[in-house]
Amino acid sequence: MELDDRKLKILQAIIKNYLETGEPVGSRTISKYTDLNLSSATIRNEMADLEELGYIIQPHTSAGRIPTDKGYRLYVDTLMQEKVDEVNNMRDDLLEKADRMENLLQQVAKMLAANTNYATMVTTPKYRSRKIKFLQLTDVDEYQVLAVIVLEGNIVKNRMFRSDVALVKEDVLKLNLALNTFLQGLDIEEINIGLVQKLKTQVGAYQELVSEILDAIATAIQEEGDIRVYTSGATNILKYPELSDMNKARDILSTLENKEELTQFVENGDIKPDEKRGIQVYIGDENKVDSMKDCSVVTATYEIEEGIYGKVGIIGPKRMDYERVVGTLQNMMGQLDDIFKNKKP
Amino acid sequence: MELDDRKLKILQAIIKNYLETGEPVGSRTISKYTDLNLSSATIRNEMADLEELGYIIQPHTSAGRIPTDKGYRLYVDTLMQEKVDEVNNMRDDLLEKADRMENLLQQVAKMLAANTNYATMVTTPKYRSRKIKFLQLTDVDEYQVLAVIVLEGNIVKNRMFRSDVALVKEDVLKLNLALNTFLQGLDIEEINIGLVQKLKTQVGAYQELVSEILDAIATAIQEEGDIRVYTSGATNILKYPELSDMNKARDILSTLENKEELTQFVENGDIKPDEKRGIQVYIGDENKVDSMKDCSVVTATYEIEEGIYGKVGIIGPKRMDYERVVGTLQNMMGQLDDIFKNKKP
DNA sequence: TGTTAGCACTCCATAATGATGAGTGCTAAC
DNA sequence: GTTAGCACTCATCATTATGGAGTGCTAACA
Repeated sequence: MELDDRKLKILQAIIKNYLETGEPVGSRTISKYTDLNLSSATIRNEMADLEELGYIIQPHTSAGRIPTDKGYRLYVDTLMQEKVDEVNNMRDDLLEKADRMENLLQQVAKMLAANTNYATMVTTPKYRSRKIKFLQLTDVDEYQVLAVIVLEGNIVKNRMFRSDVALVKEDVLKLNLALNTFLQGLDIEEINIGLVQKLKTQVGAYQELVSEILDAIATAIQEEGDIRVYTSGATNILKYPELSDMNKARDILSTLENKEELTQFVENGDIKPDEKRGIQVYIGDENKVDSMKDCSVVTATYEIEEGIYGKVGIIGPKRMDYERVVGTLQNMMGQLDDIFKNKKP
Repeated sequence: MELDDRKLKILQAIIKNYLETGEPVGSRTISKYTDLNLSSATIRNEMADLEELGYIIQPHTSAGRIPTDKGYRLYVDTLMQEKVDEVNNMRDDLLEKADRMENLLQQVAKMLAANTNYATMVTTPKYRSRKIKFLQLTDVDEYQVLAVIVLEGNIVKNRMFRSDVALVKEDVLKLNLALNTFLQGLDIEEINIGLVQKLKTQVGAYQELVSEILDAIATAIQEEGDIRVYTSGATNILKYPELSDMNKARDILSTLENKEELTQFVENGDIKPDEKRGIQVYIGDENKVDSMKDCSVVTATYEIEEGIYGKVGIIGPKRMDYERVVGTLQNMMGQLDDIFKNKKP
């Protein structure tokens, strides 16, 4: 049996209707609301075929049909027409509140959640290597010193340290110089014990302080390598009855709260930010995260600079409005491109 | 009618039982599980009295009784015996992960949620005034400059700026000096237009940059004045059937997600961190936040240094295990005291 | 006077029953 | 190939019965 044009049209109609209502859709509905001019009986025959082909399924005998994962897949791959997103200038709103990367991303999550009525996630970009650009020690008072660590890509970290011995201004300057000569341009792996020893011989009374600082640098770099995830609109999940079942809801919400599992969507090797801005759709069982098996997740990839990517994700029921979501995401990716190209924040 | 000793004992028994089961409790249960040696009939008479006094209520005729808000209130005020918290050394776990304030507080929220099975919130401390201790400009490359702003209390903020004109190293140093002489020790209100103009006359070509920096300082101080709220264990709410009703759950969870309303618990004037470490209990309608009218919230106050407070809160059903929660909170406040006194992080 | 046993009564929860209606598959006719 | 018609299935909803938990009241008892 083949998927002829008519079958496709019927399938499309079924899915579209189901996306709207969430109820199984029957033959009479299709017969009335399409321009095919076919009786419900004919539609029934076609629907039987579509069921045999695995695109739709009956939740029980004598109920209408609902799409299977395979049906949804066909739909997002070939059948749907993307909607152009009407919310087109989010950019200004975005910039207004977002003075820093962290806030920007949180804001992106929030706006997407508000616009789509689904749950959203945004990951921080994943860097490949983190080298030390420079660091700077400043004495804050007699016993405290502030270390500002600047990593390649202008990531800035700061730590406050307390010294057991009183600090001498000139010594801090010297220490600063020594640390910079030794560490500038180094990656974390390159800071080995030999180097540390060598450095320590040069710093006299401040050995303790130096180890603390080195530790801090290590964790700072480490920390920046970690991907953080911001979420928003988690409670939107409860708007969809098929997910509001106590157990499902709890699972999904706690995944969103704990975030660790969400990074799985980033780790997916197949980033291709070229075509369609790297938008990918994971339907039901296609999700690797267990709690999401009843959801669909749409992810998009944003690029901060050459080779440095982060992901944006929308999490909703399988019957989510794919067209709108994809449109909104494409739009948002455009806005982000603008922002990062102009490097305003 | 008076609340005699026997009535108190019965009330206590009713509440205790209800805290455990969440089911209305009947006269026979009390008759069996207390050492009062009274028949169910006698208990019934007493219960009728207690109902008349407003401490308990019947959800419907011929059901057992459940405590009213007034009943709970009496219970937490006089009847309960605090449990000593068995989880007594959280301190080490806490320090391990918490290299910075932000992480520490997040971690506190997490641990409390794990220990209590309720939702938790932790607010950042509220400072009264924020003065500039010093700031430091560093040229990162030809067009970019990093400003590190250190506020009183060693709050460190950093911003990156881009200049339109190429930067000269000596100019940056001069700028640094000028900014510091003008701004050191100033509060945000003290940075007025007159001062800004005066400053601008001194900086030659960098007027643009200076306004940007001043803006950044203003928002940085502002930002630090804002109270942020960390939450954890929001999904624990769904473990309690009386809160799992779709609408209630959505309301509570979105309050937890959006956080704004939660700061109301901080704004409460009556902070008295002395007795009992400032633990306060808000039962049902005593909560100002609408979505929490079916919950109880227990808050505690931690003190970072003289006069600088933050709050920790536990949010659960009205039948929460008050004894345990209060115990756990007291313990946690102790741990935090330790940490802040020793100023490790 | 306080306590208790006994009994009628109330009301929730649960299961069983039946009616309704949406939707199907199949067959026969167009 | 398409359609009308019909018997059939099954979820949903309202209705009804049944059991049990718990009460309030009364009368008897210590």
